[in-house]
Amino acid sequence: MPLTPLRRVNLAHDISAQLSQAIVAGDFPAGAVLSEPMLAKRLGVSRAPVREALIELETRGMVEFDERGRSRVPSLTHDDLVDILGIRIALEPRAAGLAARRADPLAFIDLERNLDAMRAAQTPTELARLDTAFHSGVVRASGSRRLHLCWNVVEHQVDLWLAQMQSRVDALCHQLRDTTVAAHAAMFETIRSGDALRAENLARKHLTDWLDVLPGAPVV
Amino acid sequence: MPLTPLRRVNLAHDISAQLSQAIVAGDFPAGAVLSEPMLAKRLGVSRAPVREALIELETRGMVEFDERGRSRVPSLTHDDLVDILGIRIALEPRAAGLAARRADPLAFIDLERNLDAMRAAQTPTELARLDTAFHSGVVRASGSRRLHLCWNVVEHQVDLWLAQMQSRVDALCHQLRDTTVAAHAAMFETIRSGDALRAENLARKHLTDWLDVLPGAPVV
DNA sequence: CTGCAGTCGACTGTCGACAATACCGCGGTG
DNA sequence: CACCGCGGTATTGTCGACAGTCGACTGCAG
Repeated sequence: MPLTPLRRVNLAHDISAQLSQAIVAGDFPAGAVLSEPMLAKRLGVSRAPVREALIELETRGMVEFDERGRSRVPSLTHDDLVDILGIRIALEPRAAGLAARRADPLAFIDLERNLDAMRAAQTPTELARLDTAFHSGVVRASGSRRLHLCWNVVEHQVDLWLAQMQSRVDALCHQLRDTTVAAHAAMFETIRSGDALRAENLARKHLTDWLDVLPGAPVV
Repeated sequence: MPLTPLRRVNLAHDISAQLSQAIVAGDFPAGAVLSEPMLAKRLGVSRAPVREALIELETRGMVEFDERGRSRVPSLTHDDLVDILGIRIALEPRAAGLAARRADPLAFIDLERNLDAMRAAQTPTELARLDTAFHSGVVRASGSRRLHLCWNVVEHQVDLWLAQMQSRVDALCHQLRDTTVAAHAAMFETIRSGDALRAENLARKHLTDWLDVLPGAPVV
């Protein structure tokens, strides 16, 4: 056991994670104002760490500051979703390719475990969570710290979108469950085999497929 | 005059910008510890806004927090540079393509002005700044808020790298000045013409060219 | 009833203070 | 001479408080 010795506590970090979860859980719907005193009171802390958490979430695009400094949950439109997918299509193939080249066995464990969990998952929420987690795992497996910084932005946006479009996403997830699992499994195998080019293409295809499935307008 | 009245002040924002400039200017070399009391004292403010600025810079990868919470200027290696370029190659073609599709005249003004400034620029520092600014302008012209969030990460990393490799970059910039201006001009014209595919390819090529020029190891 | 001034409350931005903690150097001891 | 314990110092994380500002509500005049 590596005895990972005890990160000094940082409330802001915990708050950021918790707030992010709360938003995704629908606790704060799109457009909701996140006032610092309110959050501080609910969380039983002072305003300082709350402020810091909000700033962090803002750089991830999960809250927005208006001109007066109040933070709100942004409301996403269909265009926003297309925007997000466009960025994913730019970033994730790169991540998959890097992951294939790097071939870190430790990351493989995570990904494989995720696949198993996904095959066993029941609820759409669980499926959506695992889907994001898989893509997150691929980015982590790429070993690029900066790619991960960018991914943080995207991941939070995806979470936000999932939260705001829940009903539609639920239906889609259910419907696409097997397809998604198959696509992920293929990506995983390809990454493990070290075929970077194919991994890139699979990742790209997996994402562009979503464009077709999505309700609404033409994309890109 | 539209009478754009008056953003409520936010010291943290100013500090973030100023600190970022100071790091780029070499005021805080790689590995330097940025202690909050020291910064607060120098800036004549309290620690609170300094903390907030540091958090913002951390999410942009311009400072790192160690396990004890101290923030330092990260030191970049050749691998880091390759990593950054890889992300740029993923993101910027997308940005150029979007910019071509969107064709926002306002952004064109910025880009054209930048080109003129670059043709007139003298010092390598000026050239480097304008180069980053041009790419920044392309991302802004894409109109994608999230692409811009990701780009913020990259931009700060590029600035950091420029600061840390100054001597080599100076030589390169001088040497590549005409090539760069030509490449930018071509990109600009293509974006303005609305040819998205060609704009993407030009952006990709402009960046991959750097890979060949860079001193050191093979890339990708 | 409508419009306006004044007031109240809430919120943000900033500050100084305090506890906790880790580092550094010093002196004592085997 | 080497090693260990110890205090001083510096720094972080967190808190409560205050000023400035904005929006909403109320009450009054027309």
